[in-house]
Amino acid sequence: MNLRQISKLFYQLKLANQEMTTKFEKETGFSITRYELMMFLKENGQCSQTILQNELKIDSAAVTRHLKILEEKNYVIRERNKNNNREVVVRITDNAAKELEHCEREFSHSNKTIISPLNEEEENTLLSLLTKLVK
Amino acid sequence: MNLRQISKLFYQLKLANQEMTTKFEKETGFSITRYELMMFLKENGQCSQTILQNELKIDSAAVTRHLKILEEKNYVIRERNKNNNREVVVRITDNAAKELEHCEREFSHSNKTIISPLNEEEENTLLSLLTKLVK
DNA sequence: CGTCAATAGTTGACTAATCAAATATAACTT
DNA sequence: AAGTTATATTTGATTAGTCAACTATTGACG
Repeated sequence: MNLRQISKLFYQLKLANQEMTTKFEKETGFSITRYELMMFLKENGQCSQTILQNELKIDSAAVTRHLKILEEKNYVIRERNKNNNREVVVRITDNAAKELEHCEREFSHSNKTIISPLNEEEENTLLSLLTKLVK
Repeated sequence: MNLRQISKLFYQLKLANQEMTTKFEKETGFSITRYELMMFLKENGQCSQTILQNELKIDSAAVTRHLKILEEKNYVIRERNKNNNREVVVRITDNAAKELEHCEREFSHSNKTIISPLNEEEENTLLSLLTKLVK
């Protein structure tokens, strides 16, 4: 592929990302990043911000800001680690866990073609190509 | 796919987009959006901002701001349309056209696996899946 | 045991997008 | 010809990310 074709591919990637991100937030009420963050806490229990940063592959500043918002909405609780006061230990609230479960149930009954027009096989192909791309 | 799987897919899309966008700018010196914008002008000649907005599928406010920056760098020229003073007619400068061509030549000699580890077939599959996704 | 380096998180400045409101011009309607 | 509506662009506020500079705490070592 020449540069022009690469730029079209990457631009399409940008458009797809924008659209899917918006759709996801409209559908669930959570931004994709905050959804991933909370699901990680729900599935793996409490952890430090550094672990979240590595897991989500975003800047530590972004983590701080997301957590500030989630804390204000009572979706997470943050406490300094007694054994290492530099560290903040983050955990999800029951309230948030319930809301996430509600979201998943809702979605399982909804028409899935609204959020993605791809079939499962295509979605899997897409995921593996995207994964290879960032590797 | 359940919501959790969808969120992982979309999050991977976000990560891929961030990484490719950054790589593209490092490689070429142009942001992907401004590159697309200038290439459109180069390939299609002058046009109004509304046309650019539809072509790039971004907000008109974003178009205005990109053009302001490109104008300051002497990459585009903007003039009000004499026959319809609401409209701004935008065209690319010779200088910009030359720089874009230089970029393309550079890229054609470079190691393409740096910017994308996918082979051509995978790139084409990816493009068609992304296109279907935003359709 | 005191300094110096490393780690963890926060804050500020910047970018690129969105939406909504404002402005300017043109076109339509009576 | 005046008033209203539609079109084109701009500006301001907000969001989510980056990087760089700062603060606080811990650990290491001479």
